[in-house]
Amino acid sequence: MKKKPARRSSCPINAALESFGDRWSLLIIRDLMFRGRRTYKEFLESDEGIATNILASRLKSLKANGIITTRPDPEDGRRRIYALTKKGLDLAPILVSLVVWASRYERTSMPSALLRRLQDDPNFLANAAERQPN
Amino acid sequence: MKKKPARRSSCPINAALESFGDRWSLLIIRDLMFRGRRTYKEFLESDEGIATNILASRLKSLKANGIITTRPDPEDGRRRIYALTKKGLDLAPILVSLVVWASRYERTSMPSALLRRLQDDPNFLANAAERQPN
DNA sequence: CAGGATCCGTTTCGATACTG
DNA sequence: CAGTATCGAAACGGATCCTG
Repeated sequence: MKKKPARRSSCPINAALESFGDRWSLLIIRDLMFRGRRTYKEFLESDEGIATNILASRLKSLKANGIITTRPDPEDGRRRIYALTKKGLDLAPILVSLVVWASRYERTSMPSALLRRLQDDPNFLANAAERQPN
Repeated sequence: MKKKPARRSSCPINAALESFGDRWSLLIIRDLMFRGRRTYKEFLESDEGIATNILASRLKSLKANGIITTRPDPEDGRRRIYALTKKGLDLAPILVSLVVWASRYERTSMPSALLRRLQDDPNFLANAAERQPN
């Protein structure tokens, strides 16, 4: 009785859902990409209140999927620093699409000027996200 | 002991995740948007093999979130026809972003010529998706 | 103290049988 | 055909415990 592979579909959307198709992974990516958060503790402090075990499992999964990397903090050995890989940074257009859609249809607090920049200026994100290693 | 509403964050990504942030909703939207599927039965026939109860619950949720509509089939009273609303159709850029990302990093079967059209031709989708009511 | 593992009650998922 | 009921499996969420 194997795990039933069934999920193997060639649809690219499926491939993406396998990597971050749950409610927490995308929020972690957002924290890394837009909010400059980089450590376990900082992720825990996000408004949404992720549980410690869930956070650990998502970080592991994101790493296994090549979306983030991790390395020890040179200034504080017990701390680890998480960062987006190139593959992870390339998720930016998806995040932007999400934000643009949500801002059109849901009540959110994002100012429309910022939204326009996100849509119109392809370099805005690249500049906003400080350069990640790898 | 209330349910702890906690989830109320003003982050637009959260708003989007509330509407379709699970592994099935996006696939249903894909079926409606790109594959011309419109009935319960047709959704069930997708490769991924959604269970009937999950499909029903996701359709209900998508409707509650204003992403799809439903009406009886005029030609067959017991059948119902699902369609994307404007709000649902506006999710297209997100789907496209997902496809573009996945095709770059995951093995998928989507031909690159099609990908280029998806990226470069904003009207490609509008034409491909037959016009939905509402 | 930071990162993360373990335990455990609760919620959600998913496969199948069943109903209108 | 289009769902609902049932019930076991998996995931979640929170508290707590372990490790460096």
